[in-house]
Amino acid sequence: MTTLKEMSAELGLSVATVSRALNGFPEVNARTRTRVQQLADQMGYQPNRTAQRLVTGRSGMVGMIVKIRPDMSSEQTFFEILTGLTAALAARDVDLVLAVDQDDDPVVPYARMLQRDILDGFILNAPVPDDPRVAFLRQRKIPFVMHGQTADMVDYPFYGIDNKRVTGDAVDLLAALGHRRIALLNGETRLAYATDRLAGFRDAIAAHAIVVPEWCITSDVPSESYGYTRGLALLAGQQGPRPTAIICASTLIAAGVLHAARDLGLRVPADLSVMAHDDALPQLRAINFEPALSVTRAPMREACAPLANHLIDHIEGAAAITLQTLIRAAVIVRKSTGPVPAQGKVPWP
Amino acid sequence: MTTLKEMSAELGLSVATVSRALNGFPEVNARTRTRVQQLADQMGYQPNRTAQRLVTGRSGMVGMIVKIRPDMSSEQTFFEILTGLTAALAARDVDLVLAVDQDDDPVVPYARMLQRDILDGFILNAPVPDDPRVAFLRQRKIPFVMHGQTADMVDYPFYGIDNKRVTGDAVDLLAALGHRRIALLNGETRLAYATDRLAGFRDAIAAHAIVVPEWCITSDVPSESYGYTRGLALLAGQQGPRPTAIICASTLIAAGVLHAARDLGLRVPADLSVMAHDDALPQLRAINFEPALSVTRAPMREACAPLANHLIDHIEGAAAITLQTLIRAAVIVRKSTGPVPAQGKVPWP
DNA sequence: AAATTTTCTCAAAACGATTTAAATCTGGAA
DNA sequence: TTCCAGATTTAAATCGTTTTGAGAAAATTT
Repeated sequence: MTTLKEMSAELGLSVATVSRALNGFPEVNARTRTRVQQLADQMGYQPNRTAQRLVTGRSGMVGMIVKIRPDMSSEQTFFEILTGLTAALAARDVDLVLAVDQDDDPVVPYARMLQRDILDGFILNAPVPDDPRVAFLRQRKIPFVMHGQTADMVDYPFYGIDNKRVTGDAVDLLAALGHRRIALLNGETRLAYATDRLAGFRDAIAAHAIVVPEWCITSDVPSESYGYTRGLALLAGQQGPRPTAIICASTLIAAGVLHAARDLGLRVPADLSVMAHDDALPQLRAINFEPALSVTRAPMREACAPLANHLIDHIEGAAAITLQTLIRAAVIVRKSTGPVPAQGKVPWP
Repeated sequence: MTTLKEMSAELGLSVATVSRALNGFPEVNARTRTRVQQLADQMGYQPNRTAQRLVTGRSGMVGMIVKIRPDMSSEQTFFEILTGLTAALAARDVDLVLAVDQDDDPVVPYARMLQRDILDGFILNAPVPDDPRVAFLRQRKIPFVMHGQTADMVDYPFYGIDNKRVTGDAVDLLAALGHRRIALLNGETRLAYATDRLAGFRDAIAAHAIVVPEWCITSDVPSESYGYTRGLALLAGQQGPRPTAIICASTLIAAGVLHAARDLGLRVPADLSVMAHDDALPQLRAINFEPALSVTRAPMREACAPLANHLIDHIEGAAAITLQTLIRAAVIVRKSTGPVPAQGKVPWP
C-alpha cells in the first residue's frame, strides 16, 4: 500500500501538501496538484481508511440491520435494496456493514453495533408507527436515513413513497370507473406503510362518499396465499355482496386474487377490477400478469441512490430537513381495471 | 470516551503501563494491574477500535460478496447463512461488509473491495470447480475461508460437507432396501457441490454394481418446478421403466417430486422412495413433508460459526491446514423411503 | 527600493492505541 | 558498601492521515 509519506518523498513535497492536493484544497498550486494526482494514479494510492477515521472521526461505513421474519416476506425486496444500495454507497466510497436482527427488542442490535463504534450512520427500513429505533438513534445522535415515512413532520432524513396517495390514487381511479364496492387487501398494519395506506383508503372512500364494510378491509403479510384465500372469501360473497374492485398491497397478493377470481369463473376486468401497488421487483413483473395488472408503481430500486445519498449528505452535515423526499407513485392503467359491471353498481348498504 | 491517556493521568502511570495492564502482559505488577482495572471499570473505558486498528494493521472486518442470480435460488440459504455468520463474527468482534456482485467476471467485485482496503479477509461461498476467486485471492495473499470444498487437497481454510458421501450414503441406503433403479435430480454441475454429488453417486452405484442410464441423471437449478417436471417425466416412464427411487439435491426438488408422484397416483414409499439432501432451512422442514422425508441432513446454520472462526483464526495466523473441516451429513430415515416394490426389482438394462 | 499583501508550502501536532528500547527500582550477592 | 540481575515502569516511536500555525516565495502596492 502506498502512503502519503512515500508519495511526498517521491515528489519532494511535504505530506501536508500532498494530502491537500488530493483533497481539493484551494491553496495548492494547480501545477503541483496535477503532479500529485498523476503520481497518485500511477502508484495506485488509496488513502488508509483507518488513519482517516482516526483523525476525522468518520469511518466511511454505514450499517443496516435486517430483521429476519419467519415468513421470509422481506427477502425479495431485501435483495433488490441491497443490490442498489451497495452500488450507490460504493459510488461515494462508503461501505455497508450488515447485521441480522434476531432480537425481540428492536433497538438491541443497533446498540450492539454502536458499541463496536465503527459506523457513521444507519439505514433503517420497514418503519413502524412511532418507531423506537428513531428515538434511540436520535438520543444517541447517530445519523440515519429512513426508508419510508412514519409521520408527516419528522426531523430526520427519509426517502419513501406517499402511501396515503397510493391507495388514494387507486380509489380515485376505481371510483372514476364507477366502482362503489371496493375492498382493500392491505399489508400488516403493524408497519407504517400499511397504516398509511389504510388512512389513505379511508380518506379517499369518504371523499367519494363510499362506505366500505369492515370485512372488506383486511391486513396480513403480503403473500400469494393471502391474496388467494381472502380473494376467494370476498368473491364468494359469503359475508355480503362481493366487491367489484379489489386493491392489493402488493402484486404478490394480486396474483393470489387473480387466481381466486379465475377459480370462481370471474372475468377480470369484466366482473372484477384488480389494482395493486407494484414495487417493481424483477421477479414479479405486473405487466406479465394475465391480465396485465393496473398498478400504482414505485420501483424499489429507485429508492437506493437517494437513500444512500441522503444518509451520506446528512453525515457530512446537511440539515435533515433538506434530505426528505416523498415521491408519488405513478398510476399505470393496464388491463385488470375496467368499468364497474352493470349488476355491481349498487353500493354496499 | 475515556482514553488511556486520561486514565494514566488519573493513576500517575504511563500510558504504556496502563495499556499493558489491561492487555494482560505478564510484566506488570499485580497491584498496579488491579488498580488499573478498577479505574477502567469505573470510568467505563472502551479501547478505541480505530486506533487499535491503525497500529495493528487489522480492520476487524471481513467481506462477503453475494452473487445475485436471476432465479433467486440462493436467497433462502443466503439469509440463513447471513444470520448465523454475523452473530458468529460479532462474538469475535468482527463485522461483515457485504456487497452484491452483478458482474460477469467473478473476481471483479473482490478486486473492487480490496482496492478500498478495509478488509482483513473474505468469506467465499458457492465454489465452482477450479474457482478463479481462489487463485485471485491467493495471489494477493488475502485470507479467506471457503464454504464448501472444491478439491481434495487445498491449502486454504474451508468448512463444508462431504458431498460425495451425501449421494454415496443415499445410494447405500436405497441399495440396502433393494433398489436398483435409482435416479438423481442433481443441482447445477456448474457448482462444485453438484459435481461432487454426481461423482459420489457414480462411485456408489458402481460399488453396488448398479447401472443408471443417463436420462435418469439430470442437473438444474434446485426448485420445486424442476422436481415436479422431471419427476413427472421420469415417473411417467416415457424414456424407459420408471425409477423406484429418486435422490434429490434439495428438499425443494423433493417437494416437486412428491407432488408429481401424487399426481400420477404413485404411493410413497410403497411405489417410490424419495431421498433428498436437507440443508435444514427453517422455511422448509423435511419432517413436515407428506410423507416425512428421508434425508441426508447438514444444517446450513451449523456452518456459520466454524466459517467465522476459521477465517478469524487464519487472519490471526493459524495455518490453513488446521482450519479445514469436512463434515459428514447425517442420514435420517423417515417415511419416504421403503423396500423396493416387487415389480421394480428388475434393474435397468 | 521598501513595505505589504497574496499565494503557496512546510513542519509539527493531533487522533488513541501498541510496542520497542531504555530507565528506574528492588533485593540479594560479592 | 558496591554491584548485578530481575522486576517494573517509562519515554518515545509508530501506524497514516488531517489540520493548525507559521514561514518562504512571489506578486502587488507604496
